[in-house]
This record gives sequence, structure tokens and C-alpha cells, in this order.
Amino acid sequence: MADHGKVRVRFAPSPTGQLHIGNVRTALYNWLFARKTGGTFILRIEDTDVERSEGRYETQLLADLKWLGLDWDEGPDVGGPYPPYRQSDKMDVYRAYAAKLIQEQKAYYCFCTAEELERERQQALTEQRQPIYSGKCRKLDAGEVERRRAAGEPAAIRLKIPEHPIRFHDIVRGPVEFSNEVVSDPIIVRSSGMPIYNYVVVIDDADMKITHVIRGDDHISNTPKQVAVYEALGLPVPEFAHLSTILGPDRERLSKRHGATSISHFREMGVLPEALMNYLALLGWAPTGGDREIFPTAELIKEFSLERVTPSPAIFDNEKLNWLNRQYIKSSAPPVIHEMGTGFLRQAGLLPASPNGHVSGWANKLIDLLAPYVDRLEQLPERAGIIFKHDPAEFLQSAENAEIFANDDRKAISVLWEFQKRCPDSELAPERFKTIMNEIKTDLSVKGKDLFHPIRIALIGSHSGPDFDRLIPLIEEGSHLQLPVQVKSVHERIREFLTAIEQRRG
RNA sequence: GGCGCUAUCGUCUAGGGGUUAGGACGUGAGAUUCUCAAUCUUAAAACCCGGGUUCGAUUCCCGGUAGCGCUACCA
Repeated sequence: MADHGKVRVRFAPSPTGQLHIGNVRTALYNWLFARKTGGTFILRIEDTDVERSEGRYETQLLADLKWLGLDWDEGPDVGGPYPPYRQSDKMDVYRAYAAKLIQEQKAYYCFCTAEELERERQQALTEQRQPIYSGKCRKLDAGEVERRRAAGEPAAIRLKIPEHPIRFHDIVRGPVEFSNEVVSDPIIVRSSGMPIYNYVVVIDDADMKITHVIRGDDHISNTPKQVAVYEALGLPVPEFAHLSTILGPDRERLSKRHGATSISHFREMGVLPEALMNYLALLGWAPTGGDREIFPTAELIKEFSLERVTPSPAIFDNEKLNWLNRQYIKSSAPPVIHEMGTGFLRQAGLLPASPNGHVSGWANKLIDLLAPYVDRLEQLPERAGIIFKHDPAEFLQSAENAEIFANDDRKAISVLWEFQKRCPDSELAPERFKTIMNEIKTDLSVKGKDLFHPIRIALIGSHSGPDFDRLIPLIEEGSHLQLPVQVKSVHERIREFLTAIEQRRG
């Protein structure tokens, strides 16, 4: 086992697309482990697949990781003692190691073409044999190899897999063993000269003195090949920790068709980074005792341990993420929520691009009022509809609402008329509102629902909603502000609603 | 097909040879409120199956089943 004393771990994504939530969790566990142990967290870009790698993805990847709250001690942007941190900058190193392996006869040139190999593979499959490489070119004599090379025949480089079972240790799963009979001699350098992932990853990890390889369990079957590379090169084999897959509700690997899967998508939905981090940490890991759910970052670092990571796959549960996000929305410092919330309202065209002091003060109150009602901040603009959208005709479309005004002795309508009569067309102060309500209560002898529901429906279109003591001042203050969507005053709302009722009766 | 990994409430999980199998999300009920949300209380809800070991297995071992992964000159 590799033991350099000090922990060194890495997250090594390929810049081939949006950062997937499963990879983010891998990054997080690496980071938590490093921070917990006082080790080093390294970011490395794996871009040997030139076809699919793009610079813009790399830029976004770094931004996404930072947004989540992760930082790295070594990486392509910050440097470090074992550069380069981008594989594409390191080709000559890989070639040098490959040459060494050839020379030591631990690897050999393979002249088989892709078509030949595919044919052999299919053949093996139909004969129900193991579809592993026959080892044909392993037996080629040196002279022939030399001749064909000289003739310019393209050749890949294959590693010789040893004649014994390959074992490695996995912190999450314990000892793992693969029979050498199921492991082909893997290609380590393509005939184009471009090295293969399973090979470069080992060289990079070894060069960077990685002590613990923490990654997704889709790499488990690759690990024996990699261990063979370590052994051929005489390099110390690190500890492994293979993390289980994150599944969608249908128990299939979480993918785009399950909805949001990239970290930026969650950010756009108004999920707080702390909440996402907390949720991801809990997906596949639990603290001792397992009876606590809320873990701010510092606590997470304190409690985290790789030994407690669960080996079984986990289904991503949006409901629980929502719940956690709500907890973090409630416990976050108000300015944080104000700023984020304002962003969403502005984006929806409900606030001006650069609000003045009055407007932003009012917007903050609006956000305070609505935030407890949302799972994700992106829901804010829709919730703000109770303030910005006032359409009496539409309110009366609802059967539930219509019924309240259609029935009985027109009590609900009388309540509104009485309210209208007493409501000043200038600003309605909260104390004044209370007085009015009390007056109507005695004069018409209505109380409770019969009193409150008609008024709330007239104001916001639903008999349920926020407390009047908070709602009324907000509406009134908003109605005096210069906003992209003008807020109607209480007085206007009641008047227009009464008009709509009259019209409806014809 | 082969190989590998996995298996506790619907979901995330704690636990572990003898437990009323614990917590959380979600769900139901109740309290509170004019109402909704929030909050509080409360209820229902789980050890995949079959063998073995054992006085006793959900726990340890073996097998089965199921799910997932790998089986590339992708990463």
C-alpha cells in the first residue's frame, strides 16, 4: 500500500460537458477527505480525448466547483509542485514511460487493426468465450516487429498482463480480486500515438504522489488494468475508494431525462450551494449515529470519514434536497437570500435592472415574505404573482372563488362593499386596516373565514396566503414605487374586483 | 454471455448474533392560524429469497434472485 504519510487526493474530470452531479459528489468526497485529514486536494484536467474536450467546459467546471464551495491546493489555474495539471500538456512524459515499458518487455507493439480486433471479439462472443485480446502480437519476434515498424505500419502499444490474479484494496468495499484470465492485455498507446486513459491516469496519479484514488465505481473494472500499470512501472499502488453510482427514481443511472443533473442547473434553480453540498454528502455517507441531517461545511469536514461511505447505489431524491434547501434558505443570512432573490425577480422582469434604495428595500421585504413558501429560489417570481398580478376576472374563473361570491345572502360581497367604503384611496395603514376589519365584524356580524376570505380573494385571488399584517403594507408600499410591473394598491384591487363581480352578473 | 459491485421502511440511511430495528425526507392524522406555508405532536411504513453455522440470525458463511457497472485504439 502506498503511504506517503500525507494524504494527497485528486479530482480528475474530463472537460467534455457540464459537470454532472455524480462527479460533483466524487469531487466533494475527495475534498472532504483532504480537508479532514489535512491533506492536499488536487484538480487535474483529463483531456486526452481531444475530440470531445473543450476549453469552455474547463472554465465552467472550475467555476462550478468554486460555486459549490470547493477549493484546490494544486490545479491547472493555481499550479503546484507536480505540473502539468492538464494531460494534454504532458504527452511526451507518457511516451517516455511507454518506451521504457517496451524496452523492459513489459509492453509490446500490436499491429492488429481495429477491424481485426472487432472480428475476434464477435467471434469470441458467439462462441461464448471471454472477449479478451488473443495476445497474438505478444509473440511476435523482435526482428519482425522491427521490420514492420520500419515499414511504417501503424502499431498500438499493449501492456502485458501478469499471470497472476490482480488484487487491490478498496476502502469502501474491502479487498477486491480479479483473475488475470478476464483482463486483456490493454492498449496503453493508440496507434496514433495518443495514450489511453487507463494508462495516463496511473502515470499522473503516480507523478502527483496521489495516496488515495477516490472515484466512481464505474472504474472498478478498470482498476486491475491500472494496477498492472503501477506494477509494470514499479510504482507504489495507492489506496482506492470506489463510490457507488447515483441513480434516478427508476433505478437507472441518473441522467438528463431525470431532470436536472448538472451542477449549474441546480444553481440556476436557486439551490443554495451549502444545501447541495449537504445533500450530496448525505447521499452515500452518514455520520456516526446517523441521526443528524443538517451539516454546514465545517461540520461536514469534522464528521466525514471514508470508512463510513456506503457501497450501495443511491437514488437521488429531489424532495429531500428541497427540504434541505428550505432549511438553508431559512437559516442563511438575510442579505444572501436578498441578493439571490433579487436576481431571480429581476430576471423575471419584476424588478428594474438597477433598483434604487427604496425599490431594493421593498424587494427585500417581498423576498422575506415569500421565501418561507419556496423550495428553490427560482419559485420566487411565480410566488410574487400575488403582488404583481391582479386580474379579478381570472380570480372569478376559479370555481372555489366564484362560489364564495355567488352563494347565500351576498354576505361576501357586502364585506367588500363595506371595506371599499372605508378604505382610503391614499395609503392604507396597517392600524387602519385592523380598525376597518373590526368595524365590519360588528356592523355585519361576520367573522373568521367569512370576513377574511372575501378580502383575500379580492386582493390576491386566493383565500389562502400570507398574513394581512405583512401583505397589506407590502402592497401599499409597492403601489407607490416605480416598477416594471406596476403594483396596484389595496383600494384599486378591491374596486376592480367589485367591478368584475358586477360585470359578471350583467 | 463473462466478470465485478450491491441488497434494512416508497427514498436517504443508523444499527448489529438476543433491540419495542433508530433518525430524516415524503405520506396520513391532530394542534396552531382567518387561510396557506412554516412550526409542533403523532401514526402507518423495512431487514430480498433459500440453505448453513449457532441455543438464537436481519446481522456471519454459501447459493439463488434482482439491480447496476465493466466487457473500446472513450473517459
